[in-house]
Amino acid sequence: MTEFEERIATVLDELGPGDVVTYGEVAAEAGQPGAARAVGRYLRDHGSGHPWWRVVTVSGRLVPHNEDEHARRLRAEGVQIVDGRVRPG
DNA sequence: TATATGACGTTGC
DNA sequence: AGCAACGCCATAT
Repeated sequence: MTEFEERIATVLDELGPGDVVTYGEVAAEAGQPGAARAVGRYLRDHGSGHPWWRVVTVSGRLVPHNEDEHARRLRAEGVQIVDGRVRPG
């Protein structure tokens, strides 16, 4: 567990219901702007146990692996989903 | 050390 | 708005 990973977990924990952030945002908050891929890698490996569904791509695109499940979790928190993408607001 | 891959982001068209 | 190419960080072989 590196500091970067701990930061990611902390940032995810800082998120609340209805709040959505992008991988880049999480990476930047974690102290590594541009390490969006590292964030995705982390969620893919340690995503379990953290609100990974509140993380989307910069285009509002949901994860291509669980986009259905992802969309439901967001809608369950009041986030509007359109065509598998977070509604631009 | 180098090559290949991935829950990404930005730039150019 | 959508597609393609390159760049970034970290891991696996």
